[in-house]
Amino acid sequence: MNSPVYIKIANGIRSKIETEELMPGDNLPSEAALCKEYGTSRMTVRKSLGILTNENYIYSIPGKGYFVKKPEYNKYIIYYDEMTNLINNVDNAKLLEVDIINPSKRLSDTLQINMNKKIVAIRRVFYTDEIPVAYDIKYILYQKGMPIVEKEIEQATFPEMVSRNTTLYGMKKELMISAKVPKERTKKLLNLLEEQALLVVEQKLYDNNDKPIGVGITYYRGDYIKLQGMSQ
Amino acid sequence: MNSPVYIKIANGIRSKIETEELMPGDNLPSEAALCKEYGTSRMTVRKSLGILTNENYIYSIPGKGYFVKKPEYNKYIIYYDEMTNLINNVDNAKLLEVDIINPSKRLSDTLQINMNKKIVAIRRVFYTDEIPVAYDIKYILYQKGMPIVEKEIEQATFPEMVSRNTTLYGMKKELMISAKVPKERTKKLLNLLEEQALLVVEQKLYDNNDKPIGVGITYYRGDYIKLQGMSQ
DNA sequence: GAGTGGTCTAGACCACGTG
DNA sequence: ACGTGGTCTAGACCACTCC
Repeated sequence: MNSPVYIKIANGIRSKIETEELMPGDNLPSEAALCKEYGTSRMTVRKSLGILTNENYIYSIPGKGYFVKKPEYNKYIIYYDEMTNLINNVDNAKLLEVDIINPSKRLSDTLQINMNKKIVAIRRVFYTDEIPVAYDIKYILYQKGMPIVEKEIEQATFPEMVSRNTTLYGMKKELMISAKVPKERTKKLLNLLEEQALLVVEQKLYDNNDKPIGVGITYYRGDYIKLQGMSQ
Repeated sequence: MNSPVYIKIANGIRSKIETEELMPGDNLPSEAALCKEYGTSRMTVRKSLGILTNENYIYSIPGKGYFVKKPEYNKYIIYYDEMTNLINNVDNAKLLEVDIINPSKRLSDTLQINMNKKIVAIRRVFYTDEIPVAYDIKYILYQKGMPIVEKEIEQATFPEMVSRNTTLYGMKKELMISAKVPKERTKKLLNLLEEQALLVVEQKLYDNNDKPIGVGITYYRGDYIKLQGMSQ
């Protein structure tokens, strides 16, 4: 092991937490004590503690010390975009229509706008091996400079659609995942003959001032799409 | 603004990236240059750059410099446990049975074990306002000291079930989310009369050596449960 | 060899929490 | 008053990249 000192210190403390030698709520030795214990300087010890803080193992209270956190065992990361999925990637998209509409009451509430503002509605169908696997609708606040060029919209993900007007850095987003039985209209669009369940993914985008930019709903054939999440 | 210097530097660089004054792939000024620009020491500048690195705005290549990253606009955080959900929390759970079984071929493959190893199978039904809303199965590698006490299992989440034998810190987990039409057996268990879609959540747990500990599947009534993710 | 980031030291002053 | 963590300085040596 010729890893840096701060890695060794972090590993040492981490394994004490994992083996429950240190329990949640326990007070860690102070920075000064750790400096003595490991025979190193304060900045090095602080680097180690910073790592464990980022990894959610510990937290600090100024004036009091460092404490062991309870593990966060419910947290998952999920990488989602409309086209990329676990079982079958979408390999083609067809634009049904692009409309400029007046929002319904429900939509104007969701987007926190007046009902006389204009909304761009984009409807698409996604295909895998020429089989229609998803029906997709986006409602985006109309802004000048919006790309309403078909070619640009057809194959774009939701964040990409708004990237002309909003930076994608630090953009706030929400996902809602549910399951539904398709309505007749959706059944026809997706050529569904038998009974089928839909995986429904709703997306909501906000700009850096927390103002809603748009909402989208994608209805996936349940037998074609899985979403995947993982820890870390 | 009396925030620390390193916060000011981080904000300065961050907003240059957000306004596209600095574009993905661009080289940032060197640490030494930033020290001069902000009239501060190297450790302070490095603290700022460390923050932006953690926030995924930039990355560094030793010997070359810091560079602006492309934004990660597909990443979401989802907090999931079987009982806590967006629309209706599960307020009760009923244990159907706890079995010690021999795994099927498929299950032994998933858990990477011999078929003669023993598996604990736990079947539960979850309720909201006394309505059955989910059917839940867990398959856990049998280990000595496993809690097979009903009271302990009935209301526990999956990670909690295995916490006797494995630390919850840094435990690796996977989620798979899909939608299915219920089989007759599930329909009966959940008292489903009409056509209904199920939201299916599969969980897989690994110990700190990446060895599978167990798998679980939860079948939720689609009209009762939504999962929520956010960009954090 | 000059410039870059990565690691590390030995100090300093401050705000905060506990006696 | 003392111990705690939070911020900051002015150096140092190293490994790496590029010329």
